[in-house]
Amino acid sequence: MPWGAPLRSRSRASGRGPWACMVWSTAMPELPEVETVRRSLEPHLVGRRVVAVEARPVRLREGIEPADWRARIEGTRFTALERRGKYLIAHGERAAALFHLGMSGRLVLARSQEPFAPHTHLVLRLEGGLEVRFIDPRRFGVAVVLEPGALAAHPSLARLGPDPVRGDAEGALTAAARSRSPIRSVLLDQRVLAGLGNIYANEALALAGISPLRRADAIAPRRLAALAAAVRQVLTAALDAGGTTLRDGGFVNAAGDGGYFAVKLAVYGREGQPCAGCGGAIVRRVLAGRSAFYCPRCQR
DNA sequence: ACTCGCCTGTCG
DNA sequence: CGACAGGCGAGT
Repeated sequence: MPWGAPLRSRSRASGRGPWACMVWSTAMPELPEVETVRRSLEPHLVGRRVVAVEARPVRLREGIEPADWRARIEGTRFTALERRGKYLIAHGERAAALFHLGMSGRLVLARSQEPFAPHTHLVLRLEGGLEVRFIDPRRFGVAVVLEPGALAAHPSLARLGPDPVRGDAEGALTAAARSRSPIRSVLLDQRVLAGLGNIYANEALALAGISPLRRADAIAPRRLAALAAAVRQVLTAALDAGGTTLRDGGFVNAAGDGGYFAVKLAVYGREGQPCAGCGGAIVRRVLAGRSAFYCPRCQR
């Protein structure tokens, strides 16, 4: 298959809409969204053998080598689906599949007769008629197959900090708070805590009443503890809601019966809107190339 | 500790 | 059309 050739559905794609029997997708996958995907896929993936692989040799952040996927994933049985930060690892008997959804990635469970969404780069057909599809329009994602022993040495995984929900968020933040960087940069550093993106970093700072611009080393230990608690709180709330939805349908299933609710965001994307605390306008400022949203009155 | 590059879809 | 969205690695 030539570079860039799209994967063709057995029946032609119908564009947008509820083309898959079960779809889990999100606009900006951070920890809660990735964990929701993990929980959704796990019962269908674990214990099942891959009977066929279709892979498109597309350039991702870490790309798809079709021959690799076929040689090492075809025929293997998945034994576990694990999340580390924003990464998903499908452990197999002989190989492991490592995924990162980047900005626009989705892992979708579909029946094999259903048409492919645009930008479908990888299809793992499972025993029982379902298949896992990796879709990533902007190709910031990762879909790579590794030897099980190579997981520990994978640079992106090896550097990940603790899980902010299950691990010691306060300890990690305290250790990282010697930095002179703005605190939001510390929160986004996956070596400090694994799983926060720009949305939840901003939301946690709003909840803790700390400005995203504040230097990390200028935050009192007590407020750092409050920030750690806020991080856990926003992530847990998002997990309970099934992840954040921004523009598109977010988490949708074909029946359209939802079951998921968009997380209410206090500051992210709300420039100019009134702060729930003081009524003042929420401000957007570009910090290290990314938007920071905050209330200048409530967040110091 | 910053900027850039990678990508495409959406919006003004 | 340009601006923007941003995770993350590389470069400076």
